[in-house]
Amino acid sequence: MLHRPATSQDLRFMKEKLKEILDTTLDHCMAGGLLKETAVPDYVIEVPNNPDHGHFATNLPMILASTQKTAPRRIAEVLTGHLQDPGNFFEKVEVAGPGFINFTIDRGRWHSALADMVRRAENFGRGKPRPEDRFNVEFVSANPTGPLHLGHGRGAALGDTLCRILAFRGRSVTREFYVNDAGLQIRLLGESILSRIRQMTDPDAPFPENGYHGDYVLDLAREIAADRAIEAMEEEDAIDYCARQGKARMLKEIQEDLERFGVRFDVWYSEKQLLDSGSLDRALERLDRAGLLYEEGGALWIRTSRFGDDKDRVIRKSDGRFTYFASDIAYHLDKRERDFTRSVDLWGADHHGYVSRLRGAMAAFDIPGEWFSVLLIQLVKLWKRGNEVKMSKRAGTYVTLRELMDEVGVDAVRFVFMTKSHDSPLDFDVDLVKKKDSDNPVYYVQYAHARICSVFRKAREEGIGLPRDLERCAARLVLEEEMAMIRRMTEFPSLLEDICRVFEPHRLTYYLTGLAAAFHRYFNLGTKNPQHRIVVEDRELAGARLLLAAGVRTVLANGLALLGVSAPEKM
RNA sequence: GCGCCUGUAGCUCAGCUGGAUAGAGCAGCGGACUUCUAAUCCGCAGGCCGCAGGUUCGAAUCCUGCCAGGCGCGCCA
Repeated sequence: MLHRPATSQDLRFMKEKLKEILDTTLDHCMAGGLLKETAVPDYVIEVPNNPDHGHFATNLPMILASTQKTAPRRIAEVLTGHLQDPGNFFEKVEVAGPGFINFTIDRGRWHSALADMVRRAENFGRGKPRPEDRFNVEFVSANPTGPLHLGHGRGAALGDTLCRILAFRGRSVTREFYVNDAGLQIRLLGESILSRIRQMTDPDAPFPENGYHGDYVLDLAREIAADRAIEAMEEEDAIDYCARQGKARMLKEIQEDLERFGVRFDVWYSEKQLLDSGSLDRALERLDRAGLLYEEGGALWIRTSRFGDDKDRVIRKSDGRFTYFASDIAYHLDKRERDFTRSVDLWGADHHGYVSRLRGAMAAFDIPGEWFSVLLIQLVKLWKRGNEVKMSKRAGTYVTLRELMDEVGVDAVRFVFMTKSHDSPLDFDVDLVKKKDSDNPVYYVQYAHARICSVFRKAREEGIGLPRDLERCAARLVLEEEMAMIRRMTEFPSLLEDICRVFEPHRLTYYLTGLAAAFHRYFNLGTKNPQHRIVVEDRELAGARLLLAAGVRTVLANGLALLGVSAPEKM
């Protein structure tokens, strides 16, 4: 019977195994008087950049040097001379450089790692369920007063991919969109629409100051006027009606766009409902009881400066209206009460001034700082025909997400948004991304996937497929290029786990590009030397290489799925 | 003035908890398709990692100070 390991044979497994051996060896050496009895410090096991340095390297001897009062290389020699490795985990162990130990793992371990990931298929990389980790991720949250633009697209791509990865790694995830449907902006939208309706019959009808100028307002005006005789209504009723209609229609459009973009929210959280539910009142009551509110100049203030904010903030203006900050406090308190263990907000970088005040408010409720994270997304700069296009609703140089999806396609847009760290400004060159040629980075990864599918079609024609005993079959893989690819693939699960920790989903894009590059290189070996082709005459070897290709295809497909990008079988 | 972010190849950017010769794409130059998809690959060229100190066996990475750019500092939303 084939032993089926309970844990995935991935990079983490290898590192843990290595750490176990090192710790045991260290104990052994100390007990035997070969090394002084000292505390075991934190040391690093890493994958070296240079392949000459083996599969793993540790700095343990250098870390030990000061307490042992011995030269690192000497310590390294003691450790390597007494390695506790009954299972023959290693193929080669070397002392190198200033005192590193480089480990080369037995090839068979990597072979079974490959077999393991192919068996896991679409579940390779998936984490154990951890329902105790409940994430609320709030993103996009665009005002329903206009269509989604490029910047929203970046937030949507980033937030959704982060959620996909968190969920894949076992966390419970709630995707949330906060709908600002209570403020003055909605009323202003209503006034803008009403004005446009009036202008249909009276071109001189006034347009509100700071109103919404976009063409979409005209469209809304036409639609709304077609349904109902707005002109016959009282002024206030008309504004109110236009506002409600406009908001509902815009929200519907936003939802459709996001759906098409591959983003589906679990909760559409209405600010209006939040206020109607009395959440704000309850929050204020709690703050008041804690002595954190005071009145000054007719306004109500909160003492956020006690909690690291620069100054206290107004929560209710002297005209009696609450500030946005007030509902933000109530909203985040509500998230906390809904019992999420982590809250992650994605905001545009232009809102970063609000982080410290909201953090201050959260602290006032004794909410630990780690509970609440804000990812600031830097702005998207738009380039067209070599010139920067300043985005402005007024000037009409406003590229919507919908236009972009029409022109470029969802795959390319999502991929490009994921090519930069969220805190790096993104230059989005429409002409470049529109190009359906090799300049477009998304095709590089997709092409690798399609190419592998093509190889499998070819193999099937030759009557070759994956053999039953994957482990034995894998043993035929010996080329350095093949082994390097397997090692790289085992990094996939821990990469995803790192992304969950630091919220940097762009790393996945780079990883996939690197893996695709390794495969393209490998594939091209076969154009020079037929011996190195995947579908070779030696059917056993062909089977082994198909297994490798299957592994690559699995990782690419799983990775692309997490990016919300399709993995085509033909291109 | 204060705060946050950024400064790495001509351009756009990666660089994981500090590690052993700093990477990719694009642009430039030169090569590889009668055989598994050339939307690919190979080679060449290109870098005081903004500057100066500090911590460390070891710094693009951590700390401090400066310089440059972006953004934010309302009883706006």
